[in-house]
Amino acid sequence: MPELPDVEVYRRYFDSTALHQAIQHVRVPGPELLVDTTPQALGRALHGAAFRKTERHGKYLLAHLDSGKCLVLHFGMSGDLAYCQAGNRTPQYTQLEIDFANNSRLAYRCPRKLGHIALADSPNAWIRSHELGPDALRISEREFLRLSGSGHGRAKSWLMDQRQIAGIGNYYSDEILFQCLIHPASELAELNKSNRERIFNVMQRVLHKAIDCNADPEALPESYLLPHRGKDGHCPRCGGNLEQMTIGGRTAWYCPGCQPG
DNA sequence: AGGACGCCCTGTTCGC
DNA sequence: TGCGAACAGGGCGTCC
Repeated sequence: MPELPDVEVYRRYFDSTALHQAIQHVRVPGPELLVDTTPQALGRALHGAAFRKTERHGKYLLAHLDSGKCLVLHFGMSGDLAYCQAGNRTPQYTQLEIDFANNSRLAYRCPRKLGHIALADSPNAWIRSHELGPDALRISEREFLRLSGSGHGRAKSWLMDQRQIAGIGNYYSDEILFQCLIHPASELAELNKSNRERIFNVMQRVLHKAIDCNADPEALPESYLLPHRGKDGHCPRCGGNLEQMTIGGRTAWYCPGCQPG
């Protein structure tokens, strides 16, 4: 589920559970998720250290160790975090388990194994090496207008391109374009400045609202698209049937009446 | 150069 | 009801 709002919720969860505790042991049941590191190297980097603070860039969670390095977590299409008190069983699909001195544990779960675990020298080093654009919640309106003004491709694809702006995925791109009344297949180059200003403002509002709702689409207001997204879904604005189409290899849902092409 | 596509993996849902 | 097929909120490499 992990788009920006989900990862922000995970980040806050990480902060409330896993900071400032001595790491006693690291287990890597899913070594195939490691990027440019090994279970041994990860163990060496984490053992005896503690997490000092976290940041999020787009869909990546970066946890600073007191050694200066960062643990990087990406959740693919299905990952999450679970903090387990001493005595509780480690949950299913755990790919990385970090044991703390008080016997509690942080489990990174990723059933579909499409996520990544890495070590980075710094957030900036990671962002650079992955060519990530600015975070969708920290980009200024001015910068957004500049980037989108020279972008190409279809509006949905552009919003989902992590090299342009980082954090928007398939679900929230649908929501943003729905609230902007812009068809997901619109060519970005054909959107004028006021369209793009609208996208910026709606993007901020939607992402903040989603975080407030714990990144649970069903908890979003009735007037949002996401609670209705899917087969047999109806537009909360006009009541018409929602339609789907494939854009950039992903399923876009939209209202043909409210988002004319 | 940029966009479309296949693929990675596995749990869940769909449709015959 | 039961089965295989298709699909799922991501990202990368390859191909045109």
